[in-house]
Amino acid sequence: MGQVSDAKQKLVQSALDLMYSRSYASVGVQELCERAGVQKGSFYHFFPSKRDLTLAALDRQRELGRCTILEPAFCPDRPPLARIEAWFDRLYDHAATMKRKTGCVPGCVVGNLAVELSTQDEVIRHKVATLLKDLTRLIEQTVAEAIRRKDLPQQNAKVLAEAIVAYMEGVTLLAKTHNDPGLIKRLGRKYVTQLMGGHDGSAKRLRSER
Amino acid sequence: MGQVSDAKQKLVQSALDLMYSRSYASVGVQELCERAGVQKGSFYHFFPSKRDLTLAALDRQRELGRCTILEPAFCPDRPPLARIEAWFDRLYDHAATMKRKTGCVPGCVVGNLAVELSTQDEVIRHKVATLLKDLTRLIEQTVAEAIRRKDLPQQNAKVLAEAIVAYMEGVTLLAKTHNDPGLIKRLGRKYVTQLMGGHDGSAKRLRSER
DNA sequence: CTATTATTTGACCGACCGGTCAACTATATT
DNA sequence: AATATAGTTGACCGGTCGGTCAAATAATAG
Repeated sequence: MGQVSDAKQKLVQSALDLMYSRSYASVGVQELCERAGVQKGSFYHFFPSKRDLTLAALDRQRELGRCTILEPAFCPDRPPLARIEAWFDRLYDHAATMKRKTGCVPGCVVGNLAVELSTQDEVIRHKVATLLKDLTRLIEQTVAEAIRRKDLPQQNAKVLAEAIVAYMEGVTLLAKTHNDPGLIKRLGRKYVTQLMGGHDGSAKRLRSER
Repeated sequence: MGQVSDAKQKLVQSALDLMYSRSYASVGVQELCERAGVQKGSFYHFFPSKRDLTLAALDRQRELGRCTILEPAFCPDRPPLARIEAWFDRLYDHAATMKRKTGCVPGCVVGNLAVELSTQDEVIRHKVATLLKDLTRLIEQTVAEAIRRKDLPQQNAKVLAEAIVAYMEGVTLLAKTHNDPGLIKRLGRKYVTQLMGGHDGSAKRLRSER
């Protein structure tokens, strides 16, 4: 009973779009409402605060990231190291697309909010940390599989996974700073392999992937 | 002639402190003035805008970073690879100190502003990009020296230097996100060596450094 | 048709935003 | 002592901030 509405989803999507292309603080509740085609009162009917909308937007981003980046790249019929390289390839494609569409490389939604809010909002910091931990677990499993297959030397998969996530966030940050998607291409594939202590992946890919 | 004043430096230092521990947008001109013990009119006597104060704060940060982190770590009587490890050690010390003093790991001043403002303020983005390029050049020289000494395999020093800077920014971002300086210790030394394609540094350090 | 519930509306709140300005004070030069 | 200059003061500007609220409206259940 009562009316039904898609205002909630529209607000979440607006928040994701606007905060991704600018920042948390630079997007006001009013602008959020305008973009969603919703009145302010409706905003506060669905969300107790701007922070809570942001948390919902982070949930939405997890879905989106899984569908558009992670699942295609980490498809199990690719060998594990190729998955990680495919992941960086997707990140490059995404950055290049955003630059073409908006003129800017927006970086990583999660990393952006982490940097802007970690020292100011413990709830958002915790959520962001959790998302990054989930990602780290995925990388860890992939790396562990590569070690089992002896594609990588024996080592601590968990710490290596953290290092890979750190590297990915750092590369993304630099690409944003220089507004240059090409940086991801230049730094992605090659050095992530080196980071893992692997040999150059290209020769290996020739026999095991192609 | 006329009065003399240290208000300018006090404003720069306040900006550095406040924006570093929170964010650009969360610090208002009013708060900046209060912390510096200065009236608003004086602010705009010295700086045409908040953005210009931020640019001055970035210049100040370059000095500070050079004195407290870079020069001690990149001291030329250390072998080149040890310099890079010493750099990460200093970054860990700094993060741990900040956490003890403020309760938060604040990340990297330059990286923070890069993430928050790159898509919004082209002038600040350009300044930040320049600072990171200067840092990359320092790393490049160090890496090139290591390659000459055959401490590292032959490779493109410039791209490797970019990868190292990216990795450092990523590690710093993760440490901030998890509010855990230990992450820098865990990920710093070991994986930066691996990133460079070097052997484990500890044995080498035993003969060439100690 | 009525009651119930979900949603929408838009005016309103005090606080703060970045920035302006004209008057005033302190110092140094002549 | 007169003048020029550098710095200081604090009130003031229009606009936006996140958030509140009471009343109106729309849809469903009985």
